[in-house]
Amino acid sequence: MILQQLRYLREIVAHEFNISRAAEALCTSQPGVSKQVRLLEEELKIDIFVRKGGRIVGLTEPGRVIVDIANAALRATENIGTVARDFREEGVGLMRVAATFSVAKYLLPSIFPGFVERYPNVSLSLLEGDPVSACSMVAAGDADIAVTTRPTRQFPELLMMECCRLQPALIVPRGHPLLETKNPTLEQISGYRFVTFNTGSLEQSRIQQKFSDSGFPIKSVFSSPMNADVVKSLVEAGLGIAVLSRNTYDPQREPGLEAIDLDYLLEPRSVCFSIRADLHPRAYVLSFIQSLAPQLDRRAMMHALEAGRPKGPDA
Amino acid sequence: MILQQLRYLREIVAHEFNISRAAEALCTSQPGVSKQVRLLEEELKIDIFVRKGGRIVGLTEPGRVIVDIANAALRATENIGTVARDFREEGVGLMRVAATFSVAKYLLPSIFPGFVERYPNVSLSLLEGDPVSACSMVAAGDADIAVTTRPTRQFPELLMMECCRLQPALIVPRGHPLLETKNPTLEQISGYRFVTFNTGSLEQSRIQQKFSDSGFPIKSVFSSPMNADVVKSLVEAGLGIAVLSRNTYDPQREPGLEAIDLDYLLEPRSVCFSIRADLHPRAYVLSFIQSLAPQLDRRAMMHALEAGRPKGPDA
DNA sequence: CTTGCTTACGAGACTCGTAATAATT
DNA sequence: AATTATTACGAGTCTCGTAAGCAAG
Repeated sequence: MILQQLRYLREIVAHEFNISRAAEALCTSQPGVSKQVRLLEEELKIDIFVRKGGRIVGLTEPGRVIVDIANAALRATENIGTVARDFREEGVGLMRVAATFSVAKYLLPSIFPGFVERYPNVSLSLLEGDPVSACSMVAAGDADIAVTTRPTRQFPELLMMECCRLQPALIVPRGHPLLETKNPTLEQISGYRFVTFNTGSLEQSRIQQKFSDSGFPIKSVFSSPMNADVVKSLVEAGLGIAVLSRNTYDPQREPGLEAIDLDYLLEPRSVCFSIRADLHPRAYVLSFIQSLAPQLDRRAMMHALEAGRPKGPDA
Repeated sequence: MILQQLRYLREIVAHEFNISRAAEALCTSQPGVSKQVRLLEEELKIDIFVRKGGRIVGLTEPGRVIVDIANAALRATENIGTVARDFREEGVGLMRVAATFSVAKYLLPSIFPGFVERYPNVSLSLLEGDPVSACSMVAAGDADIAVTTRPTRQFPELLMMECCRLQPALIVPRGHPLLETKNPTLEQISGYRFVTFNTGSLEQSRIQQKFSDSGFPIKSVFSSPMNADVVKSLVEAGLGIAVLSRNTYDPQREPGLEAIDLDYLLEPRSVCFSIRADLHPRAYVLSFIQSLAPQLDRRAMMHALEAGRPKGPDA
């Protein structure tokens, strides 16, 4: 078995079982590809492709498994090249960070300066999106790391770890009646209209659940995707109150608002980073993660990476 | 880059950086190995090995990473061969099950008959050990699957999933005073001497913790590794009482004992299976897992397998 | 008759093994 | 002096590309 054969497999599958096109994409000849595939099938003594009248029309059941593993193997070998280049050109490259608006505005600005100082030759690219789409970008290879609150969806191809927790707070207009109550209850809070924002964040979506479960469902005026700053403006305009993270409120800059800590009522919200489990992260990405989550043991993280690497997704 | 070069890397590392021995193990010549290594280093434009006066004495930092990935890639390619053979010879082979005594005695006997009926040509081998050593066997390749309570140690190279939960019960000698109390408290229970057994099981070791935490540490007479049946004998002999799983008690066969359910006091104990995350399990192992944990969604399991890391009940 | 996979065959590259060389313990 | 890695070189293999064959829509 040679790597070339596995590459051929991958390309044939990627080109809808058309060997001619796969060969073209590989800059080689049809017969060469055809022959290598046959050789591999012969070596394994099992059919990988379903042939119908001289044409390849699909994968056999073992073929599907074999292609999956072949892809994992190829990714691994390509990782070797990536790692080598990473060491050769340490500190040179591009880091594409996908983040939610809140993370981008309230968390990353304190991280980036140190990073660009340490890695002046790494280009930074910041992409915005809700947790699910940010993670999708990483999964699709359009971003190198996502920093988001927990997404509502699972991404089995990503390694996700918590980097910090944000305390929940109730954002209300200045002079709001709730400010006079110390530690207001769910019931008291639910008496006011809410500005909610549905962002694909797991904890955020659980908050409404929590109110409902306790018998005091909240009344909301908005629930379309939007970001924390818009919500604050709406709160300031008197449309309702909102549950946000404590760190999004700055009393200096937002004189029209006040915050009530809700850590006694609601769970803190996790901020997580996500990277592809099957790709070796570049050194500067690891360094970035260290800045994001200094408490994270580097060895523990590497261990998690090791565990996540051997196999790949493509289910 | 060719697979052969990666094999050479692996073997050189496995033979303490002695190319001659590696070549011998690979049934080829020293110069061939040396040359391929050089070629690879040249292609990657990075040194993998540290050379000191013409001798290889160790791995460079990138070398360590590269060897790790190379091993993953090799395992993947070898997996392809395994999978192919698995499909060719479906239902023929060997399944080595590592289990704890309790699992082997009280859980597996109800599973195996159906298995041997379905796979009459699969040889079964049952290995006994505490959770940690059973999992170690799987990690080392000496067993194909472990079925145990949760081990106290983590095994990052294993995929572990829960297959069932066992209700805890207090085993006491017939006529024991606690039998007259309905739902005895930790305090009441802790008044009696215990026969404990230290088995490398996570939940088991947490039980004592729970008593201590609540201010009623238990007094125990034994704590050396032993199995549930020995414990029951000791209980019957009047040496103390014990916390075991409900399913290990059979009123028919053990007239000298009685059981008190403790599910209102203690967490159920998880029974988990563990398999190597980096090896494709054979079809009959998957089938065995299905029998063990019928409630487990096969697709979810395959997905976890693809991801290569545990998807435990962390949510 | 076009599209697409397979077989045939020859050129060229490359791996591998033997032998010789160099360098360190 | 002995052990071990590297260099040199030649034989054999194997991949790959061109060309022809063949089957199906």
